[in-house]
Amino acid sequence: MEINKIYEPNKIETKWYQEWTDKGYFTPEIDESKKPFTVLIPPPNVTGILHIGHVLNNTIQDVLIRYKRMTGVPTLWLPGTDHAGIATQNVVEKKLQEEGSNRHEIGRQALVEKIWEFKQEKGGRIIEQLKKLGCSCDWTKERFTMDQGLSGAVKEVFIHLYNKGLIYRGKRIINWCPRCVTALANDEVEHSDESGKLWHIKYPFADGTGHIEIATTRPETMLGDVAVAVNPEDERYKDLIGKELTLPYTARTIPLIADEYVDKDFGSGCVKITPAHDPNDFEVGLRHNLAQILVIDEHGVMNETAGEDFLGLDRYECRKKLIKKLEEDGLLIKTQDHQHAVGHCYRCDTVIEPYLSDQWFVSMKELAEPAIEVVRNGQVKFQPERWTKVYMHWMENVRDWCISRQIWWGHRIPAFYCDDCGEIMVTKDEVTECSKCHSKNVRQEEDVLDTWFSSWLWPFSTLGWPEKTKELDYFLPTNVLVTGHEIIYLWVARMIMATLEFEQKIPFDTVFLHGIVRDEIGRKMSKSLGNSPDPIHIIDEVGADALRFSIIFNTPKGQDSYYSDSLLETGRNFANKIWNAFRYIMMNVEKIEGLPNKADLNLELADKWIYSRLNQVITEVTDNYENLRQNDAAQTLMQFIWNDYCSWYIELSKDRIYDENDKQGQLTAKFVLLDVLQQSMRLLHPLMPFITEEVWQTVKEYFPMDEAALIIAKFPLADHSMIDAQINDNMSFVQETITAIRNLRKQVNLSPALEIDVTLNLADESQKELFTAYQNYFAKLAKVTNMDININGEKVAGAIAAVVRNIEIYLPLSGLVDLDKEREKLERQMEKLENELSGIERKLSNNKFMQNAKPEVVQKEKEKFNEVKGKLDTMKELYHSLK
RNA sequence: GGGCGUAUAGCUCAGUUGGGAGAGCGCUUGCCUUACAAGCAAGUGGUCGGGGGUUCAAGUCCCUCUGCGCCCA
Repeated sequence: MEINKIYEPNKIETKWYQEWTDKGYFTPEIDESKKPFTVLIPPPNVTGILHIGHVLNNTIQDVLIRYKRMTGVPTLWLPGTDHAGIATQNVVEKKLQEEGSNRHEIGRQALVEKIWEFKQEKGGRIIEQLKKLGCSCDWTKERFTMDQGLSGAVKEVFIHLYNKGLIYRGKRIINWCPRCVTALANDEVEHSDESGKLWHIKYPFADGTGHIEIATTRPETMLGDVAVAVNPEDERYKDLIGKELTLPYTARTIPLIADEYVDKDFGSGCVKITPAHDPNDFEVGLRHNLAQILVIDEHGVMNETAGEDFLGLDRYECRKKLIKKLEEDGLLIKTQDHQHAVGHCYRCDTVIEPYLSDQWFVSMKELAEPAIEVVRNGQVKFQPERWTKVYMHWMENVRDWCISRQIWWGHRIPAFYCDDCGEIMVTKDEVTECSKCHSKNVRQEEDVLDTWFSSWLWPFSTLGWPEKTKELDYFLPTNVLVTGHEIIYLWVARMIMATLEFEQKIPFDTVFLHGIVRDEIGRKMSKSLGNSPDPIHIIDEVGADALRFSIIFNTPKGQDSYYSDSLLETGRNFANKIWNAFRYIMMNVEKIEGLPNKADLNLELADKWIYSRLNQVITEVTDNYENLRQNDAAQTLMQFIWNDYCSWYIELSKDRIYDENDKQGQLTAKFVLLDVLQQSMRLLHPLMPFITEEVWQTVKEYFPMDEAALIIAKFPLADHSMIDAQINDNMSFVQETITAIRNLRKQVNLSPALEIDVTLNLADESQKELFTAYQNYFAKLAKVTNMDININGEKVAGAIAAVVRNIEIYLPLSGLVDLDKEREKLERQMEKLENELSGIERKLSNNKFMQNAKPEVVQKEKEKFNEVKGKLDTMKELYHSLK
């Protein structure tokens, strides 16, 4: 067998992904006798490209899916993409702009066609990238939020909720992005604290009797002021309420009104009221029946109402100009620095503008109630658990959801207006005639729906709803939703509401929220910072397995992950280690004819130990995979394969593998090497699917197994009868002793190749049996030619010594020993032991400890006392013998 | 302003009913030992953020202070 000396991930990865796809391993069979396991992919933007955050999100899902598939349940990972309304339209509009055109010039239909073209062209890219990462999604079921089925579901849902009175249209203050020229939902706005200014401005009374002082962070909105409000309890202004003020730079006068909303202690205690440009002012305006005057248009530019002086100015230009004018006119009293939260568009980071407009809303309270209940009663669980509170808090204070967007790419709202009688018709089909007045003068709503309005249906729309499909029946509720905590509100909560409303089922039983991937100094990955690596480039360099392993290994459950290129070395080096162990085994195993039956094996200490450890690891890793502690699984497996299997077991197997005189020993070593390797590959497969498949398939040629491929092979079940504490203890005794001898060698800088003799002073007969039987382990791993084994023997003069448990180890080196150094070392070790011992003594002489502590704890302390005391006594003797 | 979270080795983090402080990386030293220098071997490194309390016993439970992060208004 020719195994490549260098591990080349790319060839292997392409080959196996093709094989898995060809064999249809990603597609589950519906088997009514088995409960399936299903994961819904958080649909990425159809025209997006893979970033490192996707890598984390999808690797976690794939690990989970591959693990479950190997446990034998029908496993479905349902993939798809969303149409990302604003983001996608932005990209195409930008291209139009470069061509010197714009959407209004070419019109709605042409723009939508262009976006579809763009989607056809770039749409498959992220899916191809997920495949490179190794994602085992059932691609035969791939969906898109704007495909026919899902579009139908969206209409169906809209009509249902409208008829139920849960969708309504109204004039409200909403968050408006002047750059995207559309409304945004509350949770699409990101707040950040910024240092701004608080300008104090004079508003003169119309009757010339002086002025009052208002304070504002946004002077440009003063042109739309309709009142100034004070707190009714405020003694300073009580008598002035009802008086008229002259609003500077307008022809209008505005009243001084009283409203509870005003905070007496903020600024001057007077608040300018601009109902069309501030959500709080909007509420005040409603209470006082005030006009709503828009002075800023949808692009953030001052409109005609703002007055000739300001018409056409950008909102910030206008602010500058106003401040200058106020200053010149003596109306600016003072300017203060002021920290305040400013909302930004989550797509483009433009400062959002509160904006008065007609929008469609979903009334959320009624939908939220059952969704709160299923989390409260544990039907839906969040992991880590702390997110439950975040969810509850939001749901209990849920506000209506603004679902209309003033863009063209998306699901157009199925509402029709009659321009003659004003009737609104909400219906699936095209309307050409008013149902009330029979006018032909009808038109469809221009707005489209928020992309999340299609995503919130994902758990059932992807399975064929509203049709009653067998998939819907079988796979819903799904099981684990893996996503980032930044979309708990945007997506997770809404899916729970929608699925309960339309299918009377929970969408999934577990929500696993992972952190975000940051760069090495803790910044979020972003295009503008240029700190976002290209995962595909990484995969080309080191392989998908290395990337997957590295990122999982470094991401504790639910925590943020810190990415750096050096982090990749973990996975890359581990893959290389596996490859080389594999290569070594294959090189030797092929020379050995035959494979024994398990019953005929001649197992010795190392064999029993590696099986004992393997079964401990199976238990641990199973638990880790089940509880979404994938980083712990990665760590446990790396430790086992690298340290236990490679550094100890393989090393110890070498002598036996080469020993032609002991056929049975040779065959036993061959069997165990292959068996532990193939089981390890099963355990590691979810994390590193490609290299494990490659290794496993090759092992299979020498170690027959039933399954056709590792991806569908059985995940190992722990055999607890093979976990043997005595074997583990004997082995680690031998290991500790070997390490101590290596340490002695190192102390005097013996060359690694130099053969040595050692003397062991043991405490009892059973130890002698153990060390005598496994002298060859010392020969192999510590280059010990002769081992002089005594029980309670004499101290050896002119040697350096070490103590392991209750035995003494001597490396004779007459003349070469630096006695001072040796004494110093012993002093250090003795001091440590003395500290430890006095701690134990304190406990044992404490009556309260003896009375209150559990008997087994007391017993353990006593044993520890004897052990440490014995070791310390031995050291003291050694120390004195050096004098 | 309200809420949530977090503080353990130089860095990133484990530490699951309270009972002998761990991993990976880094660092030091020696090795091209026939699978692997992307490696092997031996080491170094911590008043578990400060203070107080409960307990025979606290990294772990409670209170408080400080720092940092996130969400919401």
